[in-house]
Amino acid sequence: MEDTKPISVQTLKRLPIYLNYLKSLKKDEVVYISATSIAHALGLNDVQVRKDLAAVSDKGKPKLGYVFAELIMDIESYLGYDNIHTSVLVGAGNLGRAFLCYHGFSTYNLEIVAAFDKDENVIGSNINKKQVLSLNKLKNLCERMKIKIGIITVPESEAQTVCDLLVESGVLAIWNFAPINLNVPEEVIVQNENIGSSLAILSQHLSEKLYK
Amino acid sequence: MEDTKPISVQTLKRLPIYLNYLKSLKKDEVVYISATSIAHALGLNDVQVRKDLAAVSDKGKPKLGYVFAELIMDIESYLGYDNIHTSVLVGAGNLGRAFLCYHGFSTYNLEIVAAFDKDENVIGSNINKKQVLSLNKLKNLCERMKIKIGIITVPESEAQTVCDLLVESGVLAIWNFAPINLNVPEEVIVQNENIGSSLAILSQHLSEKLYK
DNA sequence: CCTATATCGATATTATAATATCGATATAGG
DNA sequence: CCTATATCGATATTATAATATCGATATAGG
Repeated sequence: MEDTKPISVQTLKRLPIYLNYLKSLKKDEVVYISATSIAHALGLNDVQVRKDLAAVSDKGKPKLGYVFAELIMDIESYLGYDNIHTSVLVGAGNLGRAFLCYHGFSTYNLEIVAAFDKDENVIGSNINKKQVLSLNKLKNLCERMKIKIGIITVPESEAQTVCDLLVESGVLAIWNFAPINLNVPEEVIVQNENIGSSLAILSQHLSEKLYK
Repeated sequence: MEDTKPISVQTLKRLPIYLNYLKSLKKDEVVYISATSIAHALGLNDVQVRKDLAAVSDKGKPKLGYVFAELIMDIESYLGYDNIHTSVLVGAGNLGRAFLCYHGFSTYNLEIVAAFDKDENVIGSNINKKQVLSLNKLKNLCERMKIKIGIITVPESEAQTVCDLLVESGVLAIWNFAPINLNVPEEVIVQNENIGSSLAILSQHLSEKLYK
């Protein structure tokens, strides 16, 4: 299933959702699972699900669907859950703390190796058994451990500086929670998590419901 | 600017990003701002930005662009930042705590009125001056205060139960951070925040960079 | 063994979003 | 005052994603 055809971003976003749903089923009771039933459970179109699954597996059988355990493995393998992704987190404030304490990352085999901050008061402390280090140790650690993922949970005003530092340290993928557009070299990807965008959708819906 | 033509979800998501960028500029120095310059700053296509802005304002002038202060007001007004949105948060764990302590919500005029949890140890405590209440007080408070937005930061296993309770309490918009598909009546909107989807994009990019 | 049917995979169609093009216009600069 | 130009808004085109359709096939059930 190596990418003969490039996979769409939308499909990529849905794969973890399918995986999560599959894992929520009792594995003893299910042998075969069809795209149709997944679609029904998640409120999606069945052709959409089938097409998405075709990106990771070609083992679907007419009338039956996919072998449950096999499908899980194929999705996990496609998403790279086979190998651990190590990352660093910069900004040990409230949000950063929440991430350091969040157990759910293990599902995705994402490991936060260490946290960094510039506040002398938190440097040297541990949060959920993870060390908070001074920012000036970032580059050395990333290079030594070949860290490729950086999580930015600092305030907007510091985000670009932190971003530059991460890029300089060899990080290739940045997960950005600061509400700002980061400038990065072409080879680095930035995934922005924007609270405002989500709220806009919610609030638009609300005003439709309430004032119309 | 009332919605004569329906606005696309993608446009809606970008509006807060434009707004945030505009607010980051020094207002004394800018009188006019063009779609072209916004597009350039954010790495977007200028026609896209212009079309997005056309949804909230028709005051653009050829050669000049938009009056800076006016544009900000028009976006804010469109996004409903004029009136405060009150909400409740359910699940005072790590992520819930981070939200309760997050100051950024005020930008969007989102106010978390109170938090709810079922853990006796946190009920009655305060987090960032916000009370943590027992779940059985949820319905009464939501009805009394006409709360329409609910934020779910409980574990996956409890999310549907909490969701049902929120819906029963009159909530119309649910911001869901549990990695699960929530079943809701048609009139309720759910905005899912899925960590796995974002990670999938990052990790896909990484493997392209590293192994090809 | 035969038939009905659920589902697959492939292809065709439709819907949605992004981008390109172009005439109109407001002003800056000579 | 005149001309060049940046930008607007509208429309046309292209790209991307979602959905519909259809033949093939595996099995369940008679």
